[in-house]
Amino acid sequence: MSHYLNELNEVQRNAVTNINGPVLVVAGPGSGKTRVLTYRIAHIIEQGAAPWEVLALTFTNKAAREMKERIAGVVGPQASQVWAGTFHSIFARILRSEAEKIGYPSDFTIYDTEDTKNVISAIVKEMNLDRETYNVNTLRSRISAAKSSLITPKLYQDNEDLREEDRRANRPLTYSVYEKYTARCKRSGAMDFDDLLYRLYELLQRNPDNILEKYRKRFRYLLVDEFQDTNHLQYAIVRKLVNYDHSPRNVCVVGDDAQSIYAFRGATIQNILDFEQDFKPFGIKVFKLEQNYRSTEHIVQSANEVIMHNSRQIQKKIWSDKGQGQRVKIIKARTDTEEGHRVVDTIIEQKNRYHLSNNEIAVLYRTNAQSRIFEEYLRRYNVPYRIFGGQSFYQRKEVKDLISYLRLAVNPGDEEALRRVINFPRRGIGETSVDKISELAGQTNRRMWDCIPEVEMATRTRSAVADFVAMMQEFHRRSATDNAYDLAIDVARRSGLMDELKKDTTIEGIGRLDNVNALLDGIKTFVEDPQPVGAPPMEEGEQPTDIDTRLSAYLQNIALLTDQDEKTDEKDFVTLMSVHAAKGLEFKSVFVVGMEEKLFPSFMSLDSHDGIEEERRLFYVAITRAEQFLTLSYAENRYRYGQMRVNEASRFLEEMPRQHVESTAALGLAKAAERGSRDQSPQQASSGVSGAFPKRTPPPARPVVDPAGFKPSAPDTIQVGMQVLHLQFGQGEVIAIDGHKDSRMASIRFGAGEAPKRIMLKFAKLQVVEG
DNA sequence: GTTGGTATCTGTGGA
DNA sequence: AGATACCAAC
Repeated sequence: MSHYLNELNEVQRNAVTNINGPVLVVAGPGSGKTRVLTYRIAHIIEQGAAPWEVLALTFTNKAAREMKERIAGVVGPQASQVWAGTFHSIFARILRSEAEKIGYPSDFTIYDTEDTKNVISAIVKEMNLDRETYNVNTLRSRISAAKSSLITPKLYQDNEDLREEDRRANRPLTYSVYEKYTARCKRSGAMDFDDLLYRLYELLQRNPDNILEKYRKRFRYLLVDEFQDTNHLQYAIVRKLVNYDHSPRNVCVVGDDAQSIYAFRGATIQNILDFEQDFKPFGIKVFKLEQNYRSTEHIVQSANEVIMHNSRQIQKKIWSDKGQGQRVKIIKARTDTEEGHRVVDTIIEQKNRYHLSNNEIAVLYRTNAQSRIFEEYLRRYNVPYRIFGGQSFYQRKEVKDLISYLRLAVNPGDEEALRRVINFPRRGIGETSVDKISELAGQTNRRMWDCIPEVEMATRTRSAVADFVAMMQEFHRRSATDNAYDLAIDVARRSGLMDELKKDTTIEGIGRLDNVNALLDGIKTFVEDPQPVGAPPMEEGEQPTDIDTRLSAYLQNIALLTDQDEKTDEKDFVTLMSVHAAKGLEFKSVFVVGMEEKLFPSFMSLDSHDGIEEERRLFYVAITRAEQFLTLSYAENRYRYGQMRVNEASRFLEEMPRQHVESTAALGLAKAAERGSRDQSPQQASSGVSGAFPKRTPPPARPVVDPAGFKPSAPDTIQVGMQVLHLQFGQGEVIAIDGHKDSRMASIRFGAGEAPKRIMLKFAKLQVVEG
């Protein structure tokens, strides 16, 4: 395993071998950051540390998994003993074992965003507040921001600045919502995503039984990935763990201020600057990884120039020695559908000309809603694709309904689960009864579950409630002993969920039933193939987490999963995802679409300078995903809010340096279009009467080839004059063939009026049409 | 309590 | 445009 140091450049090697004392690594895109992190961990272990003394914190499960795999590649199976995971999952694991010390059950529930919003909505309703001024999303982000700044409800109430802000926004009772929200989560035995951080901090701060020392000793080496995305609270926890008297301060944070794209949820690059200051007295070493191993020069230099438009940043010069490569291509389309069409055309063209596989291509957009049109055309042209993001499997209603039953079985205090399932499927327990229970719970600050027997209700309802309670009690009892699958199956059947789903025989209904069955299959897999849950053992020799196949273990396992964590079946597909989701990934060819003002940059960002700069960093992230081909596209007219709107080209297009752009025509025209669009009143445009703005053009009328019946003919059988089928282009006539052997090219005309396409026979899949 | 229809709102990112 | 919230009628 000692050869790994040879795979590093000098700066990388220094970042890997300086394992003692504080280290800051500023890592540009494609600079081998993950390699540095994993080799550093390997090196720490090689130098004699035990794997379980290393704690590596990431932002996504995927990053953590990848890191573990790569560590395993260097140090072997002991890699699984390293504590590597997301902030949320590692902290959740610690909180599970220490929960009682801060007044939580160890089987606490984790509330997702939906649960959180429901709780807040219920509070707003109960307080008789106007739900427009007391907007759920605003309240949620305000509460989240408060927690991330370590502001308790009490501190919030006493904080004049915050209170003044709320008064000015006509929301003077925000502090009270926050207080009630916190109390409700607490009595439900539930933590939201912020609590997983906040409560851990609280635990370390209160330090019952001197657990702080325990964890400080345990984690002799701490590494943090994507440090630019940490918020104040996360850094506070990091400091708690490593910054104390006589600490070795073996802490390494890796980040790139230029790729900070989560300020909207409290991340601050101030943490990077603070880190440097805080650890300066302890001999901090700073390493800058500036060589980009991913992209060609046109791309890297474009990125450099674009980010220069931002004011604050750590000085660095990213460079590449991969050659100039291709210039950046810009596609200007008249409408969103045309954009979709032309992007997909370009994808197919690139596949043919450069022999790219689908895997090597990604379409990135600012908002998930933009994916539709690209889906349409990709499907039309038989290009396999996969969409990431959007609604996660675990958030689908039917899946969450069953999970809610399971959650309630494990933790009867879980109010959100209770509210969700008490009358679904319908069993005659209506809103009135639920409100009564909720009211009593609020007045006495007890769990709703415990209040149920004391609430008066009609006899009919009473018996329905009694049946429900009896059923759930049995499930609860069994949750302590049964394995997750046996119990889940019974819950699904006896709750009536399955029957309810089977009633719906529409296509969607069958889909929902399939989803629930898929969830049950997932639980079965969990039981049959028990993975050591979460983090590795705490002590040497401890068994890898007591193999626990009960429901509570399963729920812990899935609470922090997202769709991106689903294993893909390694198929060859074009990737469609948001720019945010693309962070950390790379593709040979990248399309950044919807490059329009108010879309990218998002309209939400336009009123603040910081907002624009974050969008620009997001754009920086987008273009630095590309290895060889980068294409930017925009549409002059786009359907938004159900109406055709005129859009200006994004300012970021203007910021693209001309010498790195393939043709400035699209840029020049962008300005003309801009002027033109001002002359054109939006009303005129959206009315569609003028005829200048075509209705949604239907997908192209090219013949679609059924992939199932498609059998490509051998390249050498193709001759001039033949009719051939192409999976994407449909049927066409071979009008010429030139070149020899492997470089034989065919000119094929696919549509009557169209220019012939030149296709390399060796790569293209063509089927000769018989007859 | 339930159902179905209408009105209204919303509309970034994600652990 | 689509999802959700709300309301009136059964």
